[in-house]
Amino acid sequence: MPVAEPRAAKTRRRTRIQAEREELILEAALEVFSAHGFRGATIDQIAEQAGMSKPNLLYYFQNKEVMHRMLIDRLLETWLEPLRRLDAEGEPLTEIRSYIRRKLEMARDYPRESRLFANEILQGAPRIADEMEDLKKLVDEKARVISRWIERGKLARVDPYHMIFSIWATTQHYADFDAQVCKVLGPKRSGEGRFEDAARYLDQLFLGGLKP
Amino acid sequence: MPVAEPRAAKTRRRTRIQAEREELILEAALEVFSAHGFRGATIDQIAEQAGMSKPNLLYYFQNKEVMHRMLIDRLLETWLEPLRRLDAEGEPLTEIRSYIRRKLEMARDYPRESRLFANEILQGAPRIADEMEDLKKLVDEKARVISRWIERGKLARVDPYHMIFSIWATTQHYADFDAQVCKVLGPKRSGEGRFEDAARYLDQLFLGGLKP
DNA sequence: GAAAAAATTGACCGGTTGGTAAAGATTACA
DNA sequence: TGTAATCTTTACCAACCGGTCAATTTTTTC
Repeated sequence: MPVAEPRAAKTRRRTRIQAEREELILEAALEVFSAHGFRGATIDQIAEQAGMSKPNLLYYFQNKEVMHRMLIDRLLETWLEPLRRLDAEGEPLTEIRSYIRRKLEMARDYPRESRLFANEILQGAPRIADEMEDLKKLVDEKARVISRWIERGKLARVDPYHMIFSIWATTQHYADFDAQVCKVLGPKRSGEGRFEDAARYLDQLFLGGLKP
Repeated sequence: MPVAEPRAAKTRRRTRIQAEREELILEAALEVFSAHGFRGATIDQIAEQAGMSKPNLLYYFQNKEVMHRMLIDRLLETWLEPLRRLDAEGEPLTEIRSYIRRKLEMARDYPRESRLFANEILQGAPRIADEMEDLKKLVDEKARVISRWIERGKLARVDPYHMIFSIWATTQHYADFDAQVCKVLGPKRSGEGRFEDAARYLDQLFLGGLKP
């Protein structure tokens, strides 16, 4: 009888080792995928990063795509959280300011996740059509919130969609283009302080540009 | 006697066919590299896109890296032109506005070039250390120009480096994250009009955020 | 129009890559 | 403690990929 894939088993519950190893593998996969893209990453690399053999890794994940898909799904969950928290009842400029802060913190704390996502979008988002659907719904909803703020004169008359794009672009830039940012800032300024400088600048830019 | 590589020939001048074919290949290579990244692109794919056999392609370019390098070098030349044109003697807000416009036009007209570059930076810019050096010099120079504008009270007191990053991020976003932008805007708004909407929004954001 | 040079092709090669088969080692549980 | 389930490894394979070779066809040149 062939060895049963653990995740194919129906009701059999996950063992301790399964949970540990899967976590270990996903961590390694994130490291490799975010650095080389889906196509550029090899299973061997991921296995080595995880400290196990390739067949052993494939015992936990049927193939490369399953790993990648699982990472993207996880990522989007936490990635969109800051936008979900944008509160229609809050003070508009404060809400936007908090949103920018949170996004920038995520770029600082989870750059690999940001790059994983960027890699995927850059190549036309071929593997994540479904997830993009949810993303669109969320953005549509929050765009309406922003429109209402504008109607009430709490915000400059800007296009809510492009406003959201500009927040994504400016904050994720510090994760996705980190190599360029550090190179241009030079060794002296490319310590962790760059995120505080960025936060200060983005505050100025957006508060100045968006106030009614 | 082995067939001589045309570009290895010292004084022999390029034939008509050489010029045509090399152009054809670089165009195909841009298409494929920008869509799949360096590692994800295969010579076979590029050859097919260019409508020739793989050995034929390799008759013009020694290997994959040479093609890639040539594309990157060309790209950076035109890519940095808008920043070079930022004129210290001009009216600061007008200069910055023109810079944003030009960058946005480039994102619209040369999205593949933008994605090629983004792919490279995203993976840590391993193949373009030299080019990054030139980039840094140019940015340093222009950052000084911006600082002088600020000293003269022509611009809000912002960090010039982060200001440049934010312009790069917001404009290139429309090329690099095009798949996401179009998905979120939906079919109705994702025609070419999105660039005009973006230009309008970015004008508001930056003029509002940067005026003294 | 013939010889030389340039361009093109099919066949091929060694290394890599995603993934499998099957047997052995370890762990959980009765 | 025995044994069944789980986990791990070695050996392997077929497809792919970057690149070469040698022979053929096309173009240029005299």
